[in-house]
Amino acid sequence: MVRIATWNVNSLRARLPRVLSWLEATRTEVVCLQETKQSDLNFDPTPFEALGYQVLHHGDGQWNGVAIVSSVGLSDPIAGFGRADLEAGCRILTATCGGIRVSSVYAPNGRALDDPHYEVKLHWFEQLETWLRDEGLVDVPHAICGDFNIAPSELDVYDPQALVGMTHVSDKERAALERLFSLGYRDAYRTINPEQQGFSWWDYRGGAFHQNHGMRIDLLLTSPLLTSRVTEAAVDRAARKGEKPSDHAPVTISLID
DNA sequence: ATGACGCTATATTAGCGA
Repeated sequence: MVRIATWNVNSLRARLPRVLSWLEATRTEVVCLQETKQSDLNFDPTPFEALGYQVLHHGDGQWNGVAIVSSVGLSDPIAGFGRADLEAGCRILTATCGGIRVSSVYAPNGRALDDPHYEVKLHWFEQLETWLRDEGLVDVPHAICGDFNIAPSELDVYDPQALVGMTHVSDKERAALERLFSLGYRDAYRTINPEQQGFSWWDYRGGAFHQNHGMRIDLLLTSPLLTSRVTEAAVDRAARKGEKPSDHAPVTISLID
C-alpha cells in the first residue's frame, strides 16, 4: 500500500515544523507540496532527509513553488512543462515514486473573471492538457496532485449562491477540469466518496474554518491504471487546526499494490 | 462590509491569495 497526499502549505518556511511533524506522524509515502514560496537556492532538503525522505523542489522566488517528498523513490524529474519557454512561475513538478508518475501542481488563481489573470489561468490548463497528451501520461500510472484552484461541482463549495460570478466555480474553469476527465483522469476523492463534501481550503478570515465555509479545490487526479487501485481518499481536517495552520488541509489517497 | 487573516519582501505598507 502506498499513500499519496497533496498539501498547499502557504509558505514552507512558515509551515516547516507542521509539515515535518505531519510526515513523522503519518509516514505518508509521497507528499506533493504547493506554495512553498521559496527559490531552489534557498530550499534545504536536510530536514526531510533526516526523516528518511527524498525531496525535489521547483521554485524561483517569492511566489508559487512546488515540491515532491517521497520515501519510495524519486527519479526522472520534469520541472515545469519540460521546456523553459513554457514555464509559468514554477507551478508543476513531476517525478517517479514507487513506479508511479506523480505531478505536484499549483494552478494559477485567476483572481476575478474580468482580470487578465483569469485568462492566464485558463491558458495554463490548456498547456497542462497539451503536455499530458504529449507525454502520454494518461497511459501510465499517473497522479496529478495539487491545488487546482477549481471546485469541480456545486457539492464542492459551502454556498454556491454566494460564489456566483467568482473564480473557482465558473463554467470555463470547470470545463478545463472536464477536459482532463475526458483524457481519462478521475477525481479520486469524488470517485471514492460520490456524495460527501470534503473541503480542503477555508479562508483564514471570518472564522470560515469553524463554520465550515470551505471549498474542495485540492485534488488528486488519477490515470486509469491508478484509479483502479484507489481504496481510500480523505481530507485531514485536523491539520487545518491549531497554531499557524495553512489555509489548506492535506488530502490523501491510498493505493493497493 | 471597498471588511476579515496570513505570508512575503531589502518592508513599517502593499501585493497576493481564493
